Amino acid sequence: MTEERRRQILEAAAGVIAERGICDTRIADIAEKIGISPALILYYFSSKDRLLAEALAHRDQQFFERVAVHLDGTESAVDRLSVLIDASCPPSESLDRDDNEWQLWLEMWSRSRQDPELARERFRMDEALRTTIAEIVTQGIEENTMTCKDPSRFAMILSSLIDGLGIQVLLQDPGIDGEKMKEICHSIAASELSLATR
Amino acid sequence: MTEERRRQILEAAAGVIAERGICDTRIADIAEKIGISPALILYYFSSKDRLLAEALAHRDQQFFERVAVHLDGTESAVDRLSVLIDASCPPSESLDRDDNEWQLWLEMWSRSRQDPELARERFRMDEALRTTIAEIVTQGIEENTMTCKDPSRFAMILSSLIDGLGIQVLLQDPGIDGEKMKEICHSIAASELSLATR
DNA sequence: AAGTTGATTGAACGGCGGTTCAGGACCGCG
DNA sequence: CGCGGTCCTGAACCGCCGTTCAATCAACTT
Repeated sequence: MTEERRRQILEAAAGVIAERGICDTRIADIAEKIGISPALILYYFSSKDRLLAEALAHRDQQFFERVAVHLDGTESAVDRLSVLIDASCPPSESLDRDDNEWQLWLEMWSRSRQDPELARERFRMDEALRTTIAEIVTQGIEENTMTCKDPSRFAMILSSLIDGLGIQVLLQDPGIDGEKMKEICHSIAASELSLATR
Repeated sequence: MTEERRRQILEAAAGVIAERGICDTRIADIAEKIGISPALILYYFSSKDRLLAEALAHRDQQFFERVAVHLDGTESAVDRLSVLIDASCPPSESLDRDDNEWQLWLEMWSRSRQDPELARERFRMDEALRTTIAEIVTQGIEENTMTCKDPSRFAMILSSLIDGLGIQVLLQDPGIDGEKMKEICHSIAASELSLATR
């Protein structure tokens, strides 16, 4: 099935990007990873650039769906926020795995200045996450479990904190790891939203 | 003078990286920017990779020296922290200027995974900034103008917040700009360190 | 069996760009 | 003036890699 092969190529491309970075990603690498000829990749994607852009977007999409699944099974605003934070922090085991989205995000950030299409995709995803956070906080205010003057401002703070800490974790800063990152995010959320500390 | 020419090349290289990104940076571009032959660049630097790594480190160094200068003229811990925050946030006018360090940091983050030398340099600079923050907080505790259980933890939070917000500002997220970024950083610092709001 | 269509490949093309090299220009010095 | 050293260049080399293309294969019609 042709759609399945496209997906397979996108996965392989995302993997190679995560391992080598966009600059050093060659079509031949992607092809080799799934045991096909480089020419076949150009049969499914019009150019290398398009493929890479689609691969990044694809991983973004997967991340967002994963978060959505976790959120669907959770009711209270406090728990939903907690789940969202945990899902956003890179677990220590995944750092060198090629399905770790964080590697791709670094690439996306540095590429999106030259590639308007990537810039749009990045903004779309970022905004989606912030909107989700803001909605959770709004829900929490209604439930009287959170206080916040400006949910969208809090969303900006939390998502940026996640980005910044995630960089340190991914780049293996000895001062922080996935667990400590979660703990920091929870504690900032607690103090900014006046949550009761468990 | 040969040292001056090296500096000139490093500046030009940093500029081109900021404009085009590392992937699209060609030796010919750097050469053209200062009106010399591409071969001359290889006369001063052993290879393209080395040059780019040195260029990134060079800009990092400049940033840190700039911060140090600002700090030198400031006495109280509260003011020093304020100065450090302001110096770290990208001013709106500088976003597209090729002397804006933020562009280079995005590149540095994505490259340092493949280049151990870059990784070391990145860590060195990051740690230096965090140490500076922690020292300021320790000073503030002694001056009785700040309270903080764990200065190095606060340093991690603030520097990560700066990184995360800086990304949004640089990539021109409509929800935030340099001024708002400063305001957020100041307010988080104030609440985490129990500063009196001015 | 012959024909049609889609998937796949090996091989070749072509350009780009880092690197090399042989030499030229300029300068100070004996 | 000639010599050596430093700075600099144009041109050529060379390998890499995205892309193209003609040909093959497999599967499914008719």
